[in-house]
Amino acid sequence: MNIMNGESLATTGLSELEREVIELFIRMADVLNLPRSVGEIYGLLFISSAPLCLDDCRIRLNISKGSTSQGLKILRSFGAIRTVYIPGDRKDYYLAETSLRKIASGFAGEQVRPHVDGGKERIERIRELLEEHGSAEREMIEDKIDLLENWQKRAGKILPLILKLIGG
Amino acid sequence: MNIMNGESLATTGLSELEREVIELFIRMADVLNLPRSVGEIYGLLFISSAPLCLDDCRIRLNISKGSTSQGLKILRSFGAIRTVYIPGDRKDYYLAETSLRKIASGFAGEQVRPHVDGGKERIERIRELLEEHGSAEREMIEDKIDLLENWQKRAGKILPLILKLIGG
DNA sequence: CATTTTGTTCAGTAATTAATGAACATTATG
DNA sequence: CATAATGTTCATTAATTACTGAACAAAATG
Repeated sequence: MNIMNGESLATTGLSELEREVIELFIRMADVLNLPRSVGEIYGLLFISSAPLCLDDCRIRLNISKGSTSQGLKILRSFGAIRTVYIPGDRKDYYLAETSLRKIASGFAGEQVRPHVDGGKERIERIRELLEEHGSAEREMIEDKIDLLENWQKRAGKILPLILKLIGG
Repeated sequence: MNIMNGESLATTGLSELEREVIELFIRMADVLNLPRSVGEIYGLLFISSAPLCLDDCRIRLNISKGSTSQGLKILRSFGAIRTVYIPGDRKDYYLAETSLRKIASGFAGEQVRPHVDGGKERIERIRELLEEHGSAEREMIEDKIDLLENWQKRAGKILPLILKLIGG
């Protein structure tokens, strides 16, 4: 186990290096609109040499069972972590996925694509509303909706390209 | 002005079409981690045929002066709106910028780049911490930090490419 | 089949984030 | 220069979001 180094109880068990790495991922989580705890868990798994189970994460990060369970679920949902089976142990163990391509495409599919698709539906709805509109402003509005649709389509096409750029 | 159509007072002044467009931008704001009111204001300006002033936005969206002022400030900060001077009027009027290239590059520069740069600094700090580390785990950790740095650098290079893809 | 281990769910609470509006600047107007 | 118009700031409040922990599966163990 870890050698204690005279730090406060709250951070016991995490080296300064670990804390720094975890904080990096907390910031990333923030940018990606994910809960802080998700960043913490991923960070811990990322820097860990061995796979960790739910209780390892919970104890070392000092967060609740519920948050840990939820966080692992989210990370699994877009493939940022992998489950490792350890023979003779009932617990699930986790390892951070380190292929940026895999993580990014999982994230795109689970957390981004739904929004893009939702936007598409909404634009269709807006087009319908446009039917019931006086012709004075109508043409001008139609141009704006065209523009919106254009953005929408570009977003849909660029997303896969970004993944290509990331992935190799 | 707008023809009233027997709706609740709270939404008076916004046609269903306007409300739908605004809601689209509220969702976008959410994805981009911007306050809802920022999405509302941009949406209103986007669909408006004429430039609007602070009070126009405030009244039509039924939000406070403070939020409106703040929202316009944020939108100006990354070039999502432009100021229009109307002769003989002391008020500032605003128009939505409709060049996706301009908005995206403004957003990247103001809201994304700082995070990427912050990450770079943190990785440097982590490298320093690595110096004071036992050699048992050290090599393994070093590999991970290399990986992190690699991600970091890729992010920095991909960002401009994305803007190229968007911009044309 | 009772008990233990492991993990999930979710109602309640805490923490965070955004919105409000009054006080304050700043500039124009008469 | 007093008053009005316009916009900003920021302490307070409201709304949202994340976290907690106890209750609840589900499955393994003895």
